[in-house]
Amino acid sequence: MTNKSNSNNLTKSEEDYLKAIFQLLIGDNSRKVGNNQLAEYLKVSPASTNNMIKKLKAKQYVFSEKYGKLELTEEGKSIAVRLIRKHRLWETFLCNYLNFTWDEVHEVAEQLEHIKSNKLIDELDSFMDFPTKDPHGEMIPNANGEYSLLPKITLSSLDEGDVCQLISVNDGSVTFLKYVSEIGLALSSEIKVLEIRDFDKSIKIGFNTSVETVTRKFADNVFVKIVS
Amino acid sequence: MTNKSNSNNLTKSEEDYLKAIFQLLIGDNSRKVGNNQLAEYLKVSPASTNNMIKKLKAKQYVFSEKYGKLELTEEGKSIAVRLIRKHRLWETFLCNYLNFTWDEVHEVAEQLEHIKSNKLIDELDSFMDFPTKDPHGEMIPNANGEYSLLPKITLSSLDEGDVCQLISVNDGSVTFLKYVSEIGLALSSEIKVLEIRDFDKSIKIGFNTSVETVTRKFADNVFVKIVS
DNA sequence: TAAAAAAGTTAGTTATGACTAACAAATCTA
DNA sequence: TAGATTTGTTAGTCATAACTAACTTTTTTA
Repeated sequence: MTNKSNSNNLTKSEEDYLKAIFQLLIGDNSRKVGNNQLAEYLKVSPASTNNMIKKLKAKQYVFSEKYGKLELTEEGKSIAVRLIRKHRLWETFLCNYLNFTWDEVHEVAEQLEHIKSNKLIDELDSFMDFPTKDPHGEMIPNANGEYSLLPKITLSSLDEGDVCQLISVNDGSVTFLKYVSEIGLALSSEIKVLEIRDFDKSIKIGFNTSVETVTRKFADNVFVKIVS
Repeated sequence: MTNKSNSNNLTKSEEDYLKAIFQLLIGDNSRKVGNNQLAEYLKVSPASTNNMIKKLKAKQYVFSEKYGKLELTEEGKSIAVRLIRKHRLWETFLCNYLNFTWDEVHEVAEQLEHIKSNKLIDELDSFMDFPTKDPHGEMIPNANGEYSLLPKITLSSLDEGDVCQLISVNDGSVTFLKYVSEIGLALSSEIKVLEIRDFDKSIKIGFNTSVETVTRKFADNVFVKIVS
């Protein structure tokens, strides 16, 4: 392995940008990931992202043509994956050992993922016996940065009558996560699509002993595996 | 309790300065704690500390007269104590659960102490069953910021023939901590002062089955309780 | 007690990473 | 395809927190 000794001399901001670009790239492989999209995702101005992109290009973590789509170099990807690994391991620790609920972990993990210590994260991984999924059902990359991406099927893409199992949820919004818990959905829940209403695309679903109607927006943030 | 809702809108730097002032104040109650001393402790220029002191005065965490000694307000002290609590709880976690040695924990804890989440630190405290001493033997303030300071007696202040027990060590230097472990000293070790050499003030000590000669500087960083 | 040394302060500079305003290029759409 | 809209870029500003250099006040000591 010609693995560069992970310099890791990045600022918190540089790390945040690399992770954001990575998330946007895996989230939407088809469309171009551009400067304004990144700015909106990070809730900063396009001028700020443009500036940072320049810096990350100079450091060879990012490349793109002028006015073109953003891409990560191997080193850039590697840094992003390590951040995601740290984020998800911390989330797992908070949920499984420190009584956090799945809607509480994100904000704290955003801070913890920037702690610089390889030993810390690898020992934490070992302490928890090498978990492979975080509390939201997302995969956790291993110490070598390897990970497997299941294709993401949203609940909203199913047809009436389909039966599926809840695999993971988008962890971006606290109120969404609270809502998911409140109605009684959890990882592995078996969900049947009872009806899709043409009028507003809302979806009536059945699970356990409950029946709920959820919006299209809700269903876009729930990822499932089709059972039948 | 008219406890101000702990705003906690401090930057990492502001927190570092408050903690440093607190450490200098409890470390040396007698002498004045001044601007240059703080600068040296934090390894920044006196101009930098002077600047930051101004900001902390404006925020009412610090007070001092021009050219006078630095002091902390109650709120300033409270912030410093909470930082020390976080630092020491993390150190304890790293040592007791993640296989860190006592010379490895400081650097990582310096980062972890700035994570902002009351729930995180209180749950961590509870998870470890409310430890009262960190791996170096230092007290850990409780969730209300209460703590007890034992008078710090250094090994170097003892006389020939005295017997003492190792209570805590200064955690500032990695090489010092490694050295302490290497010669076989640990918390609670019973140490007998066998001889103090006039020439260079070096001290011959006996503990367990070992006899070692240590320098005055070494003995200044070892804190003990006198047994006889 | 007067000169030297130490300690503290001020002014001005730098880098990071935000911002707004103005402008340029690319893409959509009528 | 031309104009409108969206997207991307540039220039210039601000706050934070570091710095050096120069200067002032206080303390030490000869």
